[in-house]
Amino acid sequence: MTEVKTDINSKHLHSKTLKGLQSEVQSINRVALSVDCVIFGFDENKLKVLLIRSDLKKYQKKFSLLGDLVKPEEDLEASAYRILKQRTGMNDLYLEQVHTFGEVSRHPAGRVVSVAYCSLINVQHHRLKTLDNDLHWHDVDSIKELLFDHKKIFDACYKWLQKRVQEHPLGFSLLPNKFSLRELQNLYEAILNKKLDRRNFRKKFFSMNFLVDTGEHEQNVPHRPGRLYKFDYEKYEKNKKTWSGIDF
Amino acid sequence: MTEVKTDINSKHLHSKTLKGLQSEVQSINRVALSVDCVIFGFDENKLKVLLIRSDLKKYQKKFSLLGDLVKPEEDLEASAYRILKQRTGMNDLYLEQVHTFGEVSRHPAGRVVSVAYCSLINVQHHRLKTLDNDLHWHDVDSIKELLFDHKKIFDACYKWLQKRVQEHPLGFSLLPNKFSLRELQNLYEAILNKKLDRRNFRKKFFSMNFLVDTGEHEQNVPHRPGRLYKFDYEKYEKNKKTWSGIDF
DNA sequence: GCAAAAGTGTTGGAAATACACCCATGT
DNA sequence: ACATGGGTGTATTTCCAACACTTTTGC
Repeated sequence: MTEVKTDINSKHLHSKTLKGLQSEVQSINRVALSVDCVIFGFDENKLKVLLIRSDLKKYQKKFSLLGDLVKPEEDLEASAYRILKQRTGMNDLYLEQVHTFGEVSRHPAGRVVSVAYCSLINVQHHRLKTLDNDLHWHDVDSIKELLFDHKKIFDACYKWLQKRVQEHPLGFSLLPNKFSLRELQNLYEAILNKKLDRRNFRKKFFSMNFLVDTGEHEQNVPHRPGRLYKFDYEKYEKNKKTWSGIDF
Repeated sequence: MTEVKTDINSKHLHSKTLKGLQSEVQSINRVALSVDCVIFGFDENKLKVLLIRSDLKKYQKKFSLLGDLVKPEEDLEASAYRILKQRTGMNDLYLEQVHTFGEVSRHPAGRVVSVAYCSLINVQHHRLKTLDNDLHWHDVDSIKELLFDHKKIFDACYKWLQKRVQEHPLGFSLLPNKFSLRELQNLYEAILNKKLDRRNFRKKFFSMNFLVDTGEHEQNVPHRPGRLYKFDYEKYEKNKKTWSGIDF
């Protein structure tokens, strides 16, 4: 049995007068808050991540994630969408919050707490002016070192993606609207970084019943063209199972 | 193909001079950052959450999560541990970050972005002076309304717990060191809010091979006493499977 | 001896895995 | 014709779900 020692002098955030709270909120008790986006793409059968070369002289050799400070009057998520829009010109990206990184010393310019968002982008719909603004796609397995703690943030998002893609159909956001099953399998193999059995993979996805056969086929492939499918989100929502099981 | 429009005037967080960045980080571009903890306990076969009655006059009828502002020189996670320590007197709690809530209007005192942490506590090891400081355990299914957006935060953490407890052995943090399988099952039933088959439940946990029979039995129960087990984290680490499967 | 929960096995169905052959197309 | 990947089926195994009776203890 542990003795409970409540620090009498410490007042609780929600246990003060509103006025007192306001002054605290407006006081020095504040930090800079940023959003960093890990933007994944899929191209040439490789999983890619979008990085920018830092302009900071001191760090000029390093690449960094796309981020910016959250504006005082801006919802957190809006901030993430703004960054995506600025960098990709697209509004309708898949975006999800992953984790917040708040070590005191993570940023050399002072206390900056960063909320990491993961985004998935269809590189076909989006041709970056990569040369214009020092944006580049990098193979995920080539990422060795990034600015500040961005490698840690990237790692967290990559792990998150690997897990999430197995329990929720995110992957389609990385593919063209119409895709062959081979492309879909290549995508999963690239994300999970392992080979999958083709027949079992097909069985699995067909049994989930949200792939719609467009009737079209691949073009200009040096082999038998595969059928092209679309992902039907409505069908997914209807059929999705409420998973439950203990699985350590 | 979407046209990429990069806002030329918007500079990237990591694409400025260090000096410029520093002034921005120290400027008005800052927000108050808080941590709110959702502390779960398990008692009398019910899943409980620890809440405090708000002292704010205006909100006096409402309960709230335990939270506080993050101090400028304090790591984010340290902040969460500090709150737990203050409220429970305990250091060795299970604690994990869940989500960050950053809507502009979520807090009436101004812009406060809150990072939600979920914590699991063994109520046997910790007898709160509940009357002293307006702390109370509440049945999770009795939570209707909380201060500000705390209900939303609570819901997110509860869902997180339901999911997480099925893929990682967190549950043991809520139980005494020695527990019967009945207690363990009651815990899972309380968290998942559904009945489980006793024989399959036992089979499942025994097959995972991290329960150690202490040789002891329950005391003072009005029926045949059950065996008491301990959770062996080492064994878990050794035997845990690297789960992989596509499961939508 | 009765109430209450502990403890234990088997079976059928579903899902995952492993595996090999023919087909359609471009060159 | 051949190289390349598309497309398909089956047998095996593993995992999950459903289900009922005997045992031990306190009262």
